[in-house]
Amino acid sequence: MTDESAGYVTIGEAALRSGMPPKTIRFYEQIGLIRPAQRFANQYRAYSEKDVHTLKFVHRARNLGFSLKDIQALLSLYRDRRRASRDVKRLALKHVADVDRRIAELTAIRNAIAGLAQKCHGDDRPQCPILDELEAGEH
Amino acid sequence: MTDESAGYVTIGEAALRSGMPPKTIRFYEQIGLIRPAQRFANQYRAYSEKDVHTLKFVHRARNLGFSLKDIQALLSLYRDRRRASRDVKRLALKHVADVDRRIAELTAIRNAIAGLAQKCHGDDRPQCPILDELEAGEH
DNA sequence: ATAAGGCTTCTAGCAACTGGAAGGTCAAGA
DNA sequence: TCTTGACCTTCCAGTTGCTAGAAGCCTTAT
Repeated sequence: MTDESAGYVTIGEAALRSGMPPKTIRFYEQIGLIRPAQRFANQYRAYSEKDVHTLKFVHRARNLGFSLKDIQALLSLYRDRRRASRDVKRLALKHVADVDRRIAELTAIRNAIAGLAQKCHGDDRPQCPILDELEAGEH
Repeated sequence: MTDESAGYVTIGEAALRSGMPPKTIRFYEQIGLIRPAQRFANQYRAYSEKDVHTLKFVHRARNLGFSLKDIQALLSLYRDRRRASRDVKRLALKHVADVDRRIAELTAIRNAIAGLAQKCHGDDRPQCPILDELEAGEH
């Protein structure tokens, strides 16, 4: 694996440095989220510092819950020196709104179930307000 | 569609009454979540009042965010007259814990992005703290 | 020489549906 | 009577974001 194009690393190394498993990196390449990696003489994928940087970028964006579609948009903004920060901000705020909506949904669910669970004795007997509610549905 | 076995309805009617689309009902049957429906003479699926009741049960459980696997468990508890309410409650509380975890994750994400977005001017210029953060990753 | 480890490709599977194609069935209208 | 439209049937494919496994090549160490 000693190649004259020094500074390039294999997918395993790129995985370690970016925080994503090799399988995920190949997957991202396959679906066109990231560009096809260069190759060493033996056909192994070869990642430059810059490539690893991009992988980290993707990883962080994923950690922030952005969809792959959004990440594609973020990546092209990232690469575009003439971008308008307005576009990035719009994407981010849309994501915040999405997340807020999901949190609201989950919170409603959480309270509904917790409320029911509280009313349930949780003993040997079959009587159970949770099932009663699922059966009758008072909402 | 006049059948001697009165009281039975087609999948479309069952869908209307249960709140789930026909496709979803067929899907649930296919994966074994619900029992195969009876059939009319013409091979159309036939649902009794009780069947519709079960479909509603499933629908409500889904609305409360239970996974299909959990719903399978809930259904068998529902059908079991000798169940212990303890088992139902355990399932419900586990679900609450799951939802709480997801809410916490989403809240962290939400705050992170909202914080970044606030720092972003959102104008014509390319400079953008959101991209900077994704690039540099200070976490 | 061979074993271990990493790399390659390909396929298939997870959750939980949703959409579409190709065709059967039924009631009502021209 | 014929046809139209709205149902219903089955089966297959796509969605999102991976993850697991199989079969096989490359490299290094023993």
